[in-house]
Amino acid sequence: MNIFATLKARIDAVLGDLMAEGALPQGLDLTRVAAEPPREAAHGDVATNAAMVLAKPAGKNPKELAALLVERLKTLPDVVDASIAGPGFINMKLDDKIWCNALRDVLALGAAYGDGKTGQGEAINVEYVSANPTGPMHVGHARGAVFGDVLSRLLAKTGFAVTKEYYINDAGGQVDHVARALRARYLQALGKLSEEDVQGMLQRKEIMYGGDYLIPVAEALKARDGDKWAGVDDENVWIPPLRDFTVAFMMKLVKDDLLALGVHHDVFSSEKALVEAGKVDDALDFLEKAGLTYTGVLEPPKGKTPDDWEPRPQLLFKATQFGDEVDRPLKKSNGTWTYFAGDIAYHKDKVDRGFNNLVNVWGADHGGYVKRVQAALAALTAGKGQLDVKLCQMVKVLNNGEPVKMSKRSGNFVTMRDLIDEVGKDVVRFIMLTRKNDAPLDFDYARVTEKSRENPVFYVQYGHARGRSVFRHAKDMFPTADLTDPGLAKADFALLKDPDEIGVLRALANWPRTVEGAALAHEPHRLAFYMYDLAAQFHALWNKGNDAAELRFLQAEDQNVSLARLALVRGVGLVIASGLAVFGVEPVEEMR
RNA sequence: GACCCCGUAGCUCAGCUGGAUAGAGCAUCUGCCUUCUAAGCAGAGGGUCGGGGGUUCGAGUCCCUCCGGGGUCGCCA
Repeated sequence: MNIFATLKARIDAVLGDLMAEGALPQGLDLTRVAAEPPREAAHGDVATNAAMVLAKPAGKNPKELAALLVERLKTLPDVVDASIAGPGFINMKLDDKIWCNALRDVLALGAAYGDGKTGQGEAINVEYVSANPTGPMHVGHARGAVFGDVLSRLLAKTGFAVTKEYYINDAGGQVDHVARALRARYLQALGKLSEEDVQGMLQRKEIMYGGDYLIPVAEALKARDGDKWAGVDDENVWIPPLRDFTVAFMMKLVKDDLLALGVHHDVFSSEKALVEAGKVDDALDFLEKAGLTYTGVLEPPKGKTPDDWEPRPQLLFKATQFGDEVDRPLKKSNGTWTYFAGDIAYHKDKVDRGFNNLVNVWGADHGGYVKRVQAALAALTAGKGQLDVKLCQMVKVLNNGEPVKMSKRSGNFVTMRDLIDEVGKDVVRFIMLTRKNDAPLDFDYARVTEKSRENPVFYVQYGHARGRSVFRHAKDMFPTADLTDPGLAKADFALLKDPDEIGVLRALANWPRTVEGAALAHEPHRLAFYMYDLAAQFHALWNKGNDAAELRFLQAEDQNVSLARLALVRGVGLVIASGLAVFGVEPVEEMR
């Protein structure tokens, strides 16, 4: 199905023959042999580096080896010519019908075109968002949410058994802080504090959260419990119930936001539940038995030494044995577990549930945390567990180049809701993937809704809509023709002769490779660039028809050519639609 | 001070895990545009891939080093 993969297999077979015949030494490692599209179309359809890669181990010079190979490659099915170029590349020209086969696949498989089996059903766990249940989600969360969600769909498309997971940090100090802020809003709801009082507490840092979003939570608490907590002064008494109340409320908020973005998780794991089930103790026992914990004193942090720093003995994990810079604390000075201890337990839990392949999507501000978690995972699985941490850089929200002001609801950030309300879910999802996760992203309301080539969402959607439009016209022009996908598959594709038509076919043939590469590299943004390029090629073909009427898709006098071209148009539409499906974006039928 | 990310055309960014003459869009310049779908099209100029070393048939890509920008740095999550 994937031309490059089948060709690679055939080249390997040829090399195998040569080894068997004694023309090449036995047991050569063929993993580095590649069959890929040449960068320059003029070089042919497929290039292989076999001669250069194998020259040294085979004890021959590249040109000599290439000369040996090229004669064999010429005889491969679908190869019409092969030649040696540059330092030893072998370029192959394929029968144009091979590209037509790609189109046939597209029409037969629809959205499933590009699905792969590389994952072989391996279980993989993708953890993303995992926002603290302390308030509404902001733009940064939106990026991580879309990234994780789309990476998951991509991995599933490539044959992995994906579990999408959210880790709820409902056990640490942050949720206590929210509980305190909620109490202030609650007292305000009861008329015992004024807005000024609350703002004053915020300024004096007595409470840490000041957004308006806590007001309805406080109202709800009042509606349920009346003034039950007004006279209770002991924090130990009122914090737990208020905390649980807020966390439940906030998780509802979070889930609503995620739903609005079209993001879905299979599993929500609770830190608090892990602690209460004793899993933190279990995990730490495990490390202790392995001799990987000890009580020690850390060096003071370099750079900006805190004023109140003093050396204290703490329970530490020997992270340095697994590539981290320093050993990491498991217990705070007051004897309670650190966040890291909980996270170790959480990752052990994932491993115990059968995942050896893990992906975590975090904000870039957590970069300093990567090594220690990878170290912990290595310790827990004796090196068998793989954890890839994808750090998403900042999103800057702009309107016409001007920074967008923060919403009052949140307090101090642009919320995910603001984004969705402003430009819609589909635009948010697509734009978040137009940069690799490593790179900062500018999200400009004006730019992303503009109808121009500069705006990738528009340009790709426009390509899809144009294709649909051609079909609306085709129905009128050829009322009796069978324009279904199976019907179009019967068209005579040999009538697609224009180099740009062949170019589009080639691009369609490249889709499965692109999907697989993006999935294995954990880089969904590659699909955005592919879709943009495919749309650009399609638009260019369309525009050629403006100048040369005989190149228009629909030729009233020639139904056979029209049907072949309609098949091509349909193929482009299907591949764009299947790319958008991975992105969770609805293809547009018609531009308005 | 350490660690992580980034540095590619005037600007914003790709570059398919080491391949051939480094690519798009915007901006600039030159033509075209009463159209099956319109929000444009075709072409041109523009590069020491931050600097310097190294690895090899071959480096924007890998290693070392320096420069510049961002992030993080015990008892936050």
